[in-house]
Amino acid sequence: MNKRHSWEKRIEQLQNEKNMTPKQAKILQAAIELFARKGYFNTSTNEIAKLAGVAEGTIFRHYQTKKELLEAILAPAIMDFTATFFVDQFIADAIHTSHKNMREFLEAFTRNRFEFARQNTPAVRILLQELAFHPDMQETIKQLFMKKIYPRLTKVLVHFQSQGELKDIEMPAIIRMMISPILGLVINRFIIQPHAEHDDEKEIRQTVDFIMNGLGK
Amino acid sequence: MNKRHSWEKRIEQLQNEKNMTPKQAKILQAAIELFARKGYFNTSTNEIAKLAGVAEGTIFRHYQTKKELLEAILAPAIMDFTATFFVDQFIADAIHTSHKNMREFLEAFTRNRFEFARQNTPAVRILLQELAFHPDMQETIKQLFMKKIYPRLTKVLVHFQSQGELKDIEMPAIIRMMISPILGLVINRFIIQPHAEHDDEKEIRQTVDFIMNGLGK
Amino acid sequence: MNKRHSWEKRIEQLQNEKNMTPKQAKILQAAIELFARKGYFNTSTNEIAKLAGVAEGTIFRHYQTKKELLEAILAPAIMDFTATFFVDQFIADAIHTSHKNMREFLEAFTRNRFEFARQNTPAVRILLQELAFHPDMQETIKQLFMKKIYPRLTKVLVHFQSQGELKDIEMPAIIRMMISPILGLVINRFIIQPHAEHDDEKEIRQTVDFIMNGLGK
Amino acid sequence: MNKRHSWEKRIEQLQNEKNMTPKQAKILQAAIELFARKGYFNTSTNEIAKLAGVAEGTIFRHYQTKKELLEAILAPAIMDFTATFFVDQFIADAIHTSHKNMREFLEAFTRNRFEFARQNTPAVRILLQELAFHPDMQETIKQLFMKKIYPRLTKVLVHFQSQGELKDIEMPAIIRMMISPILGLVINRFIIQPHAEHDDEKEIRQTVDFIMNGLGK
DNA sequence: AATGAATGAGCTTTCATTCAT
DNA sequence: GATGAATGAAAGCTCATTCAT
Repeated sequence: MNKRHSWEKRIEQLQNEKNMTPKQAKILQAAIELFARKGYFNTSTNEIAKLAGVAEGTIFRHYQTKKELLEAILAPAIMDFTATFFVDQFIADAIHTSHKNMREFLEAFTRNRFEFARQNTPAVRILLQELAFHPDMQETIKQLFMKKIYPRLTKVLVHFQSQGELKDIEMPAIIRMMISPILGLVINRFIIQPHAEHDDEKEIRQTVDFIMNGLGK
Repeated sequence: MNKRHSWEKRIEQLQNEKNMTPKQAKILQAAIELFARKGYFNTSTNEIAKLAGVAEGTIFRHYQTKKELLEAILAPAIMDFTATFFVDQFIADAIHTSHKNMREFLEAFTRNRFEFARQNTPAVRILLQELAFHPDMQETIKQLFMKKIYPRLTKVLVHFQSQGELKDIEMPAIIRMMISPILGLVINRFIIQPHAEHDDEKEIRQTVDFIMNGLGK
Repeated sequence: MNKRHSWEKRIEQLQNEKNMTPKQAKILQAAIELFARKGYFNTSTNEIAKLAGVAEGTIFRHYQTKKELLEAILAPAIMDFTATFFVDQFIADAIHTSHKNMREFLEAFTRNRFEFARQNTPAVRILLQELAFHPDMQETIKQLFMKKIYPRLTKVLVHFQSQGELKDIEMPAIIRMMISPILGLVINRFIIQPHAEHDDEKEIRQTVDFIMNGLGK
Repeated sequence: MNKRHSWEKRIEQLQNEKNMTPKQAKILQAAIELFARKGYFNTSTNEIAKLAGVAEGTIFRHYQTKKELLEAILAPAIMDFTATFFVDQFIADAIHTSHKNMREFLEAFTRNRFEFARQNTPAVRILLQELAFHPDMQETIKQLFMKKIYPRLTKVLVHFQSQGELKDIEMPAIIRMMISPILGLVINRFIIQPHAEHDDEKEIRQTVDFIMNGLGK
């Protein structure tokens, strides 16, 4: 409980970026905690207000609706997640330099997503939980994936196929099989068993090995 | 839309087993459809009554609470899921006969889970969606997994390790890496893209190959 | 207070026509009283529920929204008002028989509107008060007037102009000058000074004389 | 839209009289516009602040309550309206000189009220709309009418009765029948159809003729 | 004088559940 | 068994008003 999670730093950053009032920060923090713990529909604005130590009306001064509060929590995480695919070194390098092979790329990718999940655990949890119930969010995510992530990933993976490092299977299948174990790793680590002992290094290596053996030539 | 899904047969079975009245069956069917489409919290008993063509009071004659209605939907699916691990041929055979190897077991397992998902799509969808919000259900599932499924699975997999067919990694990691791609396959097929074209045979084979290459020696 | 107003009978009729539950009738009655006394926006559904002796939720079982409750009160009055222009004797007679002159028509018209106001006092009051704030209602009334009432009235008045009984002024001006004193009479009688002593017969006669002298040739 | 209404000059006057700050003037202007358009209860102080371009708190620095803001809008109009009956030439003349007859008085009176409505359209609109809902304002207006306007008007009209220019009917009936068409003219001109084409001269003359014929001997 | 964040009472509306018929 | 009117607690949200800056 008192252990300081790395995502708590992340939330502080968030608060500083947009210069919020202390009360607004409290509201955001309370909402994140409650949404993550009990879900969006199961959390009342009254509860959020109480946990944040503000009047209920204060919530609605800063966020017009409860839904907007949810979006204020998820939007930055989603944007961060997407941004990675543009600026991060590992993508650019994979294509433009030749000294990186498939394994190095996969490891960088896995570590990167792993750290993202560590730093955004509550948002990731909320996103996973709520995605099913908010068709507008589904559409947003779908668009994001199809337009930003899928093409970039494909570009890299096709490159490795041409290098003979990756099996000649249809891209959707490759991506699904590559992502599944990474998601399995991350979700188990941060969502299902966040309090269990984990040898992160070892688990990451095992997962990368598994995918490499499964998909490599 | 009018295509008869295989899980509709499943519901009929359910009615016969417990000899329900037609009204009760209608209620169950309506609840399954709405819970799957909009989630438990987003579905009102009023809506269920309307879709089922019964009075709202009738629902509470058969199910004491709304939660009980949810459980009445999920319980059979969960029991069926578990039952498989006891009675199904593939488990017993895997252990007691020697003519089956790791690949055959894995393929049988994958096909079995795949067909289960096909026949219980709405229940699976509801279970995945709601699990996060109902701690009591989480506990039930956890117990079930730890006491019934995990030990049986371990027994089989240890056997294959002893046969030299399976890498010598810790069991939790093996199970996670084995299950992740199967879940990825099934969720993509029945939840995320249920209406897309799928070559099920091919995708199952690819997935089994992937796991075999990844985990086999 | 204990004097039985004729509009109270009117409300009972209303309740019997659509067969309401007793509670619904109570709600309607309470809403009419409060809307008439304090206005729509100034009356809370909580107040209505209390005066009607029902739970607040009961209101919303019968009327989806507060606005719908307002419409349920006004719609019958508006329809009655319009209906008069189709079925009432005075219109048909004025045109089709020759024994009625302008004065007789005007007197019939005035008495008819006077009695309507007497029997629908609360609804008329509410309509006058709220019309300004509900653009949708404004549009409804405007349409009603332009399509149903104005043409009929014009037909009759043109007839009297051709008979030389009515000044040759533009129709809109005639209608405005004819209606103004009738409205003045009715509003003063039932809205502004409902509790003052009134010699209705005399006031109606004076008003008719006034209009006849003002508009007649 | 951009045409400069005569009541806008009136508002400027208002500002100079009471030497307001520019902010206060903006608030008043915004409140007048919104109250006239949407009604008092339908307009929030937040909206007023936004339209006025001030902080919400600023409104309450100048006006203790929202109600006080309404009164600040209506009071000057009401006072102006009443003042007319004291200082205006047409009243004094009508009584003290003999060269003015009933028709001249009525025409002066009608034109005077017509111009008042033109110059105070928004305030008149607000007054008409809100009068029904504010018993205190009703009382004020009633007192004003009974003590200031009614006696003066009676004095003049009795004078014309004694001159044989006006029918011998009870004063309340005369006043009602005289005022109704003037109100009808004014309300139609400035409230109901402010954007329609109007031949003001003609309509005023028609109305005066109508009343003269109706009430004159 | 001016701000605008904060308040909390009160609003309309929803909904699982009860119960007389 | 079945009904559906009725309930009342709780939900999301609004808004006039206050107050520290």
